[in-house]
Amino acid sequence: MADAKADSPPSGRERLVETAYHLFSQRGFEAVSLADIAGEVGLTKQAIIYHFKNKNALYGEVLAQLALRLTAIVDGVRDRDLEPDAKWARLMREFLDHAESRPDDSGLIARELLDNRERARDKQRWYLRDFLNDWVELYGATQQGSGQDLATQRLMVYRQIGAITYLVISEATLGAIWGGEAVAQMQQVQRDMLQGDGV
Amino acid sequence: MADAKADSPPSGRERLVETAYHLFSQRGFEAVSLADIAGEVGLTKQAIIYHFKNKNALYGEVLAQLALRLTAIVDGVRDRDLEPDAKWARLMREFLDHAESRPDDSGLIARELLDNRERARDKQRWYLRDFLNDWVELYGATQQGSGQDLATQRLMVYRQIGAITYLVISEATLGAIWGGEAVAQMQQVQRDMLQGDGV
DNA sequence: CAAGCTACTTTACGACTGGTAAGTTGTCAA
DNA sequence: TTGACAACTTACCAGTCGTAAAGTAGCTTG
Repeated sequence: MADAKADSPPSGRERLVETAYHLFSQRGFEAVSLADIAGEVGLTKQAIIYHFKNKNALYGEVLAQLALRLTAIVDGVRDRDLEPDAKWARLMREFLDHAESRPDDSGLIARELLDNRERARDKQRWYLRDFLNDWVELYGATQQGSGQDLATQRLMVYRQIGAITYLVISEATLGAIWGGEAVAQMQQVQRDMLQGDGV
Repeated sequence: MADAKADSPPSGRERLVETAYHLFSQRGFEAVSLADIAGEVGLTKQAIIYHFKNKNALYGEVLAQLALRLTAIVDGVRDRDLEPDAKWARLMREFLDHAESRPDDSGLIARELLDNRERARDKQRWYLRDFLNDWVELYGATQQGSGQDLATQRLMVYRQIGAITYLVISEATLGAIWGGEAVAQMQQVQRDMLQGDGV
């Protein structure tokens, strides 16, 4: 979206980040080796060490790009000239679109919530805090949200995010249980629901 | 809850499963070594290989016990003599109680959804299918659910489960962002909401 | 008191891990 | 033509991984 250089063929570095992003989201940080990532790109693991200091730094790069995408969602909606209620509906809709078109983002977020290790956590929390606070602010301006206290607003917002994200990370399993078409129908119902009013 | 033998001091085997359960939930399958588990119990990793065939088998045991607990929730509610709406409210309430009192269960489920590897998946999916279908059936009997088609029912049920589970696995991160007291307030609001009507 | 069982431990193994150090290759500028 | 730099690779290392085999202490049974 906001790339400096035009779309020249991606450099080795870019391809490493891209592949790492996908593998980390699919299998988790610990389950992916440097050799896995490099091998998929067609390089050796030393190429990773050359471009990034170590495995953690590569992961940090992946998270940083994720943060940019999340921030872009809220920014793209907040600056619009819309009624509060329409703005909120728009935000949910944009988030749903993003979650469905980039399921690896949802996986990465969920894993980040689950893994309680130290790593680059403090840094990542800053963007997450802003992201969530923006959501709450937008919700608090709606007709429904304006009458509620802060804890309720936060809960409503987070339950919305949680329900959407959880459905995305469950897609494979639900597909195996109820069939892919049934899951697609659920997603369609959710889109319609969020288009209209939604909880 | 449904243990055969009385509560004699837990055997080495039981303690291994217990510790493995907690560590797998906290860090994930790949991030936990046999030495980690055995060390916490005060045994060597060979003790695990003695009691279980390998690491996967130990994990399977952990998942099997999780399945028992989840099944117990639905069974405990379904067989009650209650109105459909009260039954559904009761189910959500029981699930919420369980998710909050056993957060490691939520972590384990979320990780299981995320990890797309083979392992004992097929076996685990059978119980999950029954578990979800029971939920949908109970919801479909309510006033709100009876007028909806299957896809909508499934979505409503799964969004409910997702919102609750997602909040539990986010507790640590949200606590770091908004403070532990704020998170406790959100949980309280959610309890009140599910006590009454809920989405 | 010997046999047999359970519940382990000790020792050992090859495969693999992330990471360091040093060498190689291609491109470009002076 | 040389020098410098970027983008790698090959070689290597110490440590950890899951797994296997063999040994052992303690209890129970005949």
